[in-house]
Amino acid sequence: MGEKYDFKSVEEKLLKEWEEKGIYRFKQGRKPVFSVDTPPPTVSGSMHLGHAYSYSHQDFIMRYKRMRGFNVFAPWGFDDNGLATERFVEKKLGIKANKMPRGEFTKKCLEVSREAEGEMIRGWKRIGMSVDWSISYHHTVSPEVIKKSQLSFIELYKKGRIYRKKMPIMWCPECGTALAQVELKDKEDDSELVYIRFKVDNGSTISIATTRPELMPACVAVFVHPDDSRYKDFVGRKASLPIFNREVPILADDKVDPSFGTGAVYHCTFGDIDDIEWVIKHDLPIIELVNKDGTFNKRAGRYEGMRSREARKEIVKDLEELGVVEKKEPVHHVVNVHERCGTEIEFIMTEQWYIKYLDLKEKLLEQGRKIKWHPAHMRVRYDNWVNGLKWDWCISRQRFFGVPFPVWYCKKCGRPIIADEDDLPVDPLVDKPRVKCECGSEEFIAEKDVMDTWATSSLTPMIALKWGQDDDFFKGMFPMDLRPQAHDIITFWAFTTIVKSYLHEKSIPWKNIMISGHALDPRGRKMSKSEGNVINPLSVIDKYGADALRFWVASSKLGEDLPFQEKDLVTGRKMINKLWNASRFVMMNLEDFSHEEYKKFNEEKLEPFDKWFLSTLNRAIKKATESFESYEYSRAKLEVENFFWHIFCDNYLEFVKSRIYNPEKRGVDAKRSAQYTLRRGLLVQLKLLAPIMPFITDEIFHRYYPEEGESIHVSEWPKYLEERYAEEREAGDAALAIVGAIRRYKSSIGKSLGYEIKGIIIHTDNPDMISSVGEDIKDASRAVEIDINKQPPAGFKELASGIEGIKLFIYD
RNA sequence: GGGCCUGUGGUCUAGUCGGUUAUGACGUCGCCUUCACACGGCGGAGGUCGCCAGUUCGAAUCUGGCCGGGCCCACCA
Repeated sequence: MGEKYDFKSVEEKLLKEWEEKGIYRFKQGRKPVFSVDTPPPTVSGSMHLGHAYSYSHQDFIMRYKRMRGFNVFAPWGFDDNGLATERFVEKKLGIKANKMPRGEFTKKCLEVSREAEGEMIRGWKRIGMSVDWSISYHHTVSPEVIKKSQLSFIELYKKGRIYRKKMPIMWCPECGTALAQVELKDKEDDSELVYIRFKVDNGSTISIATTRPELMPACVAVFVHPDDSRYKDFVGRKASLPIFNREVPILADDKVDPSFGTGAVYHCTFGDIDDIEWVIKHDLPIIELVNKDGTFNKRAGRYEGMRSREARKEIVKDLEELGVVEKKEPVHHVVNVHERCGTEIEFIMTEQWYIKYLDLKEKLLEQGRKIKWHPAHMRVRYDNWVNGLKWDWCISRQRFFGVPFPVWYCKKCGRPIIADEDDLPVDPLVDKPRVKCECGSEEFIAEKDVMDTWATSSLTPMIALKWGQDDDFFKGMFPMDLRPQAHDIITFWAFTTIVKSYLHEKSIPWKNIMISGHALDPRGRKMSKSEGNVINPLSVIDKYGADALRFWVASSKLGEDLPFQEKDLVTGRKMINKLWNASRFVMMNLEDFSHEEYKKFNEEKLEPFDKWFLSTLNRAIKKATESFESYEYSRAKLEVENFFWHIFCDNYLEFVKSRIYNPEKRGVDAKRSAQYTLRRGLLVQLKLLAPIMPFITDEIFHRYYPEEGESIHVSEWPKYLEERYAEEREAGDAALAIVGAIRRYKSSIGKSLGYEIKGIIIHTDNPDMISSVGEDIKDASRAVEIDINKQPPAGFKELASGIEGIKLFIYD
């Protein structure tokens, strides 16, 4: 019987209440502050389970820190910048960015993303993010953020860290934009390895193997390995290209793998990343072949206007007709594609803006070491990435929606004109420079590229702390305390943020970084829309409650992935139920024990068994605290869960029932001792669980502990006390073991736990210790009599006590 | 190919700076309708702690090798 816990109405009620009371409000000027660089989610419709997963991890820590007395600063933002949003908007409205004026498209993007953001925020609120929504910076494409991003550009430009250069760059012909190293994805593909014979000027021939015969118009050399005896006499000679009848040098380079194909490779600008290296190393000419739309230019001769795939088919046909194709082998290989659209990338020559950082690898590694990584091994990924950097950071994108460069070019001399810092934000397509060019010209061409998403996202700690806007605020808070994020974007977001902080402030952006894993589907696979295995967190919450979802989320070790299993949500729901019922039980029995009596209670008067309980609880406090301090929320959760269920409910509550129900047996003091312990013990457990399950714990707190404050979430975290009650600990452990043995006995003879035992006799070397909990053992095992070190009369059976030095006899 | 992580009863998982019968949950089986909770309690069955070798008095835990899974990075033209 009794009132049921209705998670739906309680959770909704509390969400309102927290907001109205401003429980999570950041209080300007109050110290100490714990600042969090909250990830701005990409605007893409709705919160997914992966979001619920990693943001809950962040919230566990924020709630813990708040209870530790910190003023938590965690402004929220949205990343509505870049291609992801463009695609989302194009799909949603059925429009194409390149088929309409930029201004109009931008307007649509802003409309759609604002709307989507509202919908998304509801998701984060519903899982119980303890965020002060009034201090969010909202979106990366907003005047304030554009201003800071442009300011960053100008400052780095002035520092000589930014340059514009024409270089071969990875290019997506589909999206029509330059790409950075991080935007690539591997795609497995079936293709053909074509062996083509070239004439050599020594009268012989040389064969090369290639998967990209269509790039022959851009061929500038043939390479062999310097030690390859087959080609000793070829190096330094010239090979003649079929069809194009052009001669190219045969050169040696030890990057050639003699065992692949024929051991000879033809080199084109630009087949892949390594080709660019060879161009520079061997001082070869650059032949531009591919246009920005992916078609071939006039260098391709009769293949002009075709794209790679088509040209490949045609050229192979033509080569076969000429009889220079020796053979074709099917190959299965991996190609680089653009991660957003899956299109194979090309390399083309374009002018782009770059941030120079290749010279800073050592410094960046050093910065990485100054940050505490949780878990520590995640730093290795950062190190590997920094060590593997090959290019400076290309920050320009030929897209439509994003942060514009604050740049114009002089129409006459081509010199770039950088906007004045006081005029920011600027849109060069709309605004004009206020000064003439040095050459005297007053005509300008606007830079119409926009910045790479990460050029802005990398500024989140600086944006959140009002960099370039409120110096005192910024200086007092930078670096931030924590960056929470998932492991997949260590090389994107964590890396670029560290870069920007270093370049601007010569500082780390945050002291700690906490890396979450991913939520996986029930079979341990990645969740993705295309697989159809996506789980909607809001429907999970609907069914089980936010607390249950968070309870599941808290069961993964930091940094590790977790398969979603519905049964785990059932476990969470059971936990909620158990908490509710145990709390009701506790409170039912505290009706004659007022808050005043509780306050006055002298702990010296505690029963030994209650001392045992509080001491065991004290250890749980210690473990939970240490776990949260090291961001290991799952250890904390496990510890408290096990303690609550098995120590508190299964044992402690059962042990004290008799004292409470039948005070005439052991006296009112023993009852008061139990009541004090129940009241205190439950409150401590609720607090330890509050960061994980904020709703149920606060609801119980409101109902039963109104004297303790406005909300459990702004109450004080339980203190760990010095170890004491060593003797009681031993006694309590023994009591549990003995009662366990008797329960086992009752179970083995098919009796209920309420079955009466006539007598218990315990043999021990330490009778004082056992007798201190003798009455508790008697109560919990429903025994009529208990004796210590008495010779067991006939009819007594010996049970295994499970404890060394203790013999147990019973009679029933 | 390089790096990191990981491999524990049917499933998920704790434990991994070595030490008595390897943790808990779900499932399963038996018992218990005990006055907080049957979304409960007690108990049982179920594990060669991926495989092999080594170090050690003793290894799930340390070392080496192998096999499997995941992620990140690089990549054969």
